[in-house]
Amino acid sequence: MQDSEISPAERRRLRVRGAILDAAEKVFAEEGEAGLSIRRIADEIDYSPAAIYKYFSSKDDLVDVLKESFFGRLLGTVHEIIDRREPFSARARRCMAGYVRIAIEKPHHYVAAFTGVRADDEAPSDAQAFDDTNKGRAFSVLTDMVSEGIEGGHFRPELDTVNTAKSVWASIHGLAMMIAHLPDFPATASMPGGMSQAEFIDFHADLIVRSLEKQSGVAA
Amino acid sequence: MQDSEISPAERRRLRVRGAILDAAEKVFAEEGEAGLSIRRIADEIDYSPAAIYKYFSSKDDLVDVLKESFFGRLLGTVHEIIDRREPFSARARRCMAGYVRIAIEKPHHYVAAFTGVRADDEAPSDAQAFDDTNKGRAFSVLTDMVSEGIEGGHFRPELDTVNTAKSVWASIHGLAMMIAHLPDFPATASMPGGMSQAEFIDFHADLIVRSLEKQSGVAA
Amino acid sequence: MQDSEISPAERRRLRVRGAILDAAEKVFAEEGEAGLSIRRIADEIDYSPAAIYKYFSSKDDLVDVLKESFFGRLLGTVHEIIDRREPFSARARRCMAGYVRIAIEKPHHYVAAFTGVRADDEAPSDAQAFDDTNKGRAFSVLTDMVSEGIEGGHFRPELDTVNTAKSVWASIHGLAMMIAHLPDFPATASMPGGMSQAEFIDFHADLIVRSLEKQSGVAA
Amino acid sequence: MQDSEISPAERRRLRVRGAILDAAEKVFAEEGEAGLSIRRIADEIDYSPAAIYKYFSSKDDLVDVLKESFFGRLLGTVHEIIDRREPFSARARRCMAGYVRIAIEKPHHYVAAFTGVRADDEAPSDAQAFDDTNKGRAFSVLTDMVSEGIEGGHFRPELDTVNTAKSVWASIHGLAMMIAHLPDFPATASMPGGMSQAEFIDFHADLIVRSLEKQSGVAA
DNA sequence: TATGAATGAGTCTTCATTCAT
DNA sequence: GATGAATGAAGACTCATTCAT
Repeated sequence: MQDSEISPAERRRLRVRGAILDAAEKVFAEEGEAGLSIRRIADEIDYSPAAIYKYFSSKDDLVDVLKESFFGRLLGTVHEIIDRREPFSARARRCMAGYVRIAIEKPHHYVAAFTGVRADDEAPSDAQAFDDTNKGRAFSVLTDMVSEGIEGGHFRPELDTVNTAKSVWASIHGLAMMIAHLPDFPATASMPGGMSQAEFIDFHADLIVRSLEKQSGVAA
Repeated sequence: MQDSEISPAERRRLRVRGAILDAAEKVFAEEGEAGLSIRRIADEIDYSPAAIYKYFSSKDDLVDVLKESFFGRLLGTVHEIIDRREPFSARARRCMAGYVRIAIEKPHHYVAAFTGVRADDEAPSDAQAFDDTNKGRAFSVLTDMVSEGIEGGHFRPELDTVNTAKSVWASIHGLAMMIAHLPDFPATASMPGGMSQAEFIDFHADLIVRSLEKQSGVAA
Repeated sequence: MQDSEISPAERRRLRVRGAILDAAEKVFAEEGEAGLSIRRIADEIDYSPAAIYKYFSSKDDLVDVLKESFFGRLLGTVHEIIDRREPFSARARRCMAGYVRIAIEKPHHYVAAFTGVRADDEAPSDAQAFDDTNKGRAFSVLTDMVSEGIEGGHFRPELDTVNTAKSVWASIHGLAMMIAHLPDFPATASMPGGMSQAEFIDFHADLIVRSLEKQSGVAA
Repeated sequence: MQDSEISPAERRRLRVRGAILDAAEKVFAEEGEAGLSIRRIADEIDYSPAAIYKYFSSKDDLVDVLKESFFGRLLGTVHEIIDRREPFSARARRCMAGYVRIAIEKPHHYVAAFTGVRADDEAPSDAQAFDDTNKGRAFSVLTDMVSEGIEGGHFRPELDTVNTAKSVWASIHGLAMMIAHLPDFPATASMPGGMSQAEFIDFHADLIVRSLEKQSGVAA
């Protein structure tokens, strides 16, 4: 474990790279896909657009890295929750809440990561390929959770794993989109008593899990 | 009162207009928001870009029409279902199924209609203004349904109307996005036993409604 | 002199042609060079743009005819005045007033006739060619008048004919331009006592002639 | 305080900027308002159209600068003359000559500055607003001169200040137009004895002033 | 005869990208 | 390593013009 494998020059390089990515993320978050231009990113860190090309081979490259890092965060967050091995019901809710939180904290980023910005990916054609994808990995977390829920008797036994996972995913995805594109949707302030962001997150996480649970009559 | 009130010329015009809209929809579906350009649309129907302007005064105009027609279809479908005044539980499921069907039949159109494409709308600032919007009208159907469900004792009484409606909306929205952007998601064929489109729709509609219902232990 | 040489069909054709020219003139007068488009002209007479091409081979053709007709009017007006053979002083002033009137009544047209709109003319290179030009003919009227004035002892003998004529022309030309492009220049209403259009015309005609006349101490 | 405060880079930038402006002026001169396009300007200096936008934010911006610089030159020249406070008669002639010289040296520029090119300005509605305009300032010089001439007994007392100034302006304007658009007008060489440019200028300046002066029988 | 349909060239403008310095 | 200069491709849009009907 030699730290000196990373030369100071390399360190600097990585620092700048990170700064560029942060700037890109900020711009993207603030202005959405349409506003994500090399110039805007460069302005954000007081660099010239040309400089960015020392760190990324193209805009597409930069965006790919951005997505990759986003998925890293998403998967990291979610796995950390899962690994705590709490009782299933709480774990499932916390896991959903993890997804939801990330989705609504960086809605543009979330949407971008799963969606276009680049018409990349070229849709991996077989299931195996999909599983090795970031999207696939993020999806696996959901299918695993659904499987476990069904097998453990928490979720309704007649549920189809894959489609159920899709539904869960769709709910989260939809929240992100909604928030990303409809800032004041029907204004939050209109809620009775108001709702903190944490409450908002838990509320939606709970709804998602509930749609899968056996009808116990005792819930929540 | 003859149908021939519409001259052949007019008919042709409408046909071309329709073709342009279809092309626009297709382009949007294939290439996303970023790829929706007049030139691409024109190429799609082997026209010159200039020709488009004989049918639409601007790109914005075209997009508006696209959205408007979509909302017409959506609201028409949904209201027709609601107006049948079936028992609540069935009605709620059928209504959800209506939304879901439209969402997955024309997922890109659905996403486009609710999303950017144009940074128009400028988010109507007050609630009243929002209600007079197409988005608002589509949302109202959901809030009304949630209200009725709660008041009728079908849905959990502690639910907050607006946020619950948001959640419902998000689920539908997310399905559309998922299908729109992840064509081969985990391929449908991989589902155990397979599932027809109708089953798929009902499955998701059911999940949505279930997340709101009282835990009766009797349902479905 | 057979009237029947002009068939009814031909007559109609000429009538429409005239209507198009009138429309073009109106459009040009109202909107200037920038606004003179085939579509605008066609709209003015409720025709389709395509129809115009039955009467004129191109926009340039139309504009040429427009200029031609303008020069016809200008030269007609001016010659009519000249031919009355009044005493020189009055005749010179009336002649100038004729130019000025036409210049300020249709300033855009005037400017267009002498100027661009089309980068045509290709500047006839020798003097003879110029004289056979409409511009040349209009200019000749001025040189003739200056010559006569000098020879008759009305204008200062040291004046150079051609350059003097240029100056006269420039004054008229400038008035047209000023009016064409500076609608409310320094607002007319600011004049002491106001000034009718006729007075305005005479005022300027008088100034022009005065600049050429011998200093008699008796003038006007 | 060194001249080298302007870096070589900056110098180059200014040089290119100047080249663009010169090109624009040339294009305008050769092809008139209608032909003044970014592409043409770029072609003139063998640049790509996009390059122009590194130096000017828009075509309007470029044109504004063109006008502004022209007015700077015009007003500078004229004020310098006026401030010398020579006896009125000489001063008036020299001032007119100043106008005329600028008008005929860069006739297209002159015409452009006072004319459309851009339908901007929106004709400032009241007199005060007009006075704060470049056009207004240039016009004020003339009204002031006319006023002084009348009050000082040099010009005919019955003259209306504003309209007289208009006439003067028109004469100058017309000269510029004439030269700008009729290159070979009646070729200068055809003048008896010929006339240098300086003589040409003085000749016209003299004509202008004479049209305003009292008929003294002594003048010139 | 008149027109609706369609187009190609051209308008201004933006943006990712390269390259010499 | 960073940048200013420059560009080519593309974007929305306009307009004179042709052609089949």
